Amino acid sequence: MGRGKIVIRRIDNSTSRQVTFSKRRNGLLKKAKELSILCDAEVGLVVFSSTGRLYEFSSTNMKTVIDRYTNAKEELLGGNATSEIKIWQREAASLRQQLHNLQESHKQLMGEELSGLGVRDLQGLENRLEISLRNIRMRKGSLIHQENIELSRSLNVMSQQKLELYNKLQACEQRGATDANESSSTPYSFRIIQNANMPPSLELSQSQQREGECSKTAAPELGRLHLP
Amino acid sequence: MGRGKIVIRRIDNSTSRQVTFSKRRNGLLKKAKELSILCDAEVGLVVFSSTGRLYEFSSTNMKTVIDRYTNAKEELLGGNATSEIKIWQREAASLRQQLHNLQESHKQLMGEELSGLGVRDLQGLENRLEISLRNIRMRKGSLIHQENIELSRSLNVMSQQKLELYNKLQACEQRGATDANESSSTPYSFRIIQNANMPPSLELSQSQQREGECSKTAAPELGRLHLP
DNA sequence: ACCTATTAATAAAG
DNA sequence: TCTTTATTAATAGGT
Repeated sequence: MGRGKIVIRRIDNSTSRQVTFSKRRNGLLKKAKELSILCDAEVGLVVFSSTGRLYEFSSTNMKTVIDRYTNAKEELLGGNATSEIKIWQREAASLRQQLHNLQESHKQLMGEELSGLGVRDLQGLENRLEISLRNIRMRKGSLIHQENIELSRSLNVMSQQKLELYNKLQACEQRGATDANESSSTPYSFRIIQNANMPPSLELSQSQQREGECSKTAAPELGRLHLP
Repeated sequence: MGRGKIVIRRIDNSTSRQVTFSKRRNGLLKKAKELSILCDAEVGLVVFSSTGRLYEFSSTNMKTVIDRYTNAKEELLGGNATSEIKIWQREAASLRQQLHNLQESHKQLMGEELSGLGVRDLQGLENRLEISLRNIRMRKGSLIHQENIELSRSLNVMSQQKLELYNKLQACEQRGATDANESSSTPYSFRIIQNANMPPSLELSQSQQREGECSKTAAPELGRLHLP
């Protein structure tokens, strides 16, 4: 079908081969397409040129065709890889399901999406949240208590250091001036030390185990103590 | 290239389609082979007939061709079996991570695993739970209210039916005995009707929008109303 | 399957 | 690479 007959063997002339490849490749792709349409067939065609370029046609999807091919030939092709993929797909599906369930439960705990729950369910939810709130308030209370203790310790140390500085200052002043005259703030530091030993915020330790209508007002006030 | 021109669309006549398939399939396979020989190309061709039969040609080896194809695609699309496994593994890992995060959050909402949270976190948690509790109690309240309304309607209907039965009984007794003696329970049903019109449980409708320290004791009592 | 008129593909050249 | 054109190859429709 050309100006002359040809024999089917490798074309030696590189240019000629390239040209023929281009023409026949297009013809082949076209005919593959026509076959799939005319006869309702599933066709997959892959062509690598001698230079390594890839050309392809598939009536549906190349992956589908290859899968069907490898399935049809229960040979030693991609069988184990396929099953491994399936294992991971199942794993992912399972995880997605768990995640979905937990998200639903989470929304309910957050008081959203309550439609669909009966009174009994709601009561259960309420009880769980109350227990949870109790725990959280206990934890918060003891945290604040702990912080108060540490703050008062620091305060104590500071007062001690201040007292020492004050004493040194006294000695220094006595050395500097022969005049033995007390000037300013002896009682100050003593008062601070007393406060640090038993700060008023420590009284929380008695009320920390309880929760109730008072905590909503009490907690933020105590909480402020740990911030500065 | 036949006795007449044809348009490329599915051949309706089944026999004709089958014949054409047979001819064109052979032609396609032949041309695929010629291309591979003439132009030194690597060709893979897979054809499934509409009846599911497989026909194939490959210049070297179909597995080789498919491997080369999937390798070539891997760099572009990542559709290779190996990389597909990796994609699923990543997907699973991501899901696992999300699940883990949500589980942690869930535990915190449930008041477990609170160590590691600061006072500020705890306060946020507490606030969210309080909002949640408020929603749940509102929802529960309106549910119970709804049920009470329906129950009282039923009660109302029942009382009506009972009253009618009682009246019929009266008429019957009067017909049966000439003696005009009232015997038993005239006031009974009247009392029940009064109760049914405005049952005491309907008083909940005023308190349903509020939540507070009273709901813990009030709710279960009202909740029991919907069970029988 | 085979036949053959007709169309489609394409080799060679520009 | 794209077009043209002469020629061969493929095949539609009938047997």
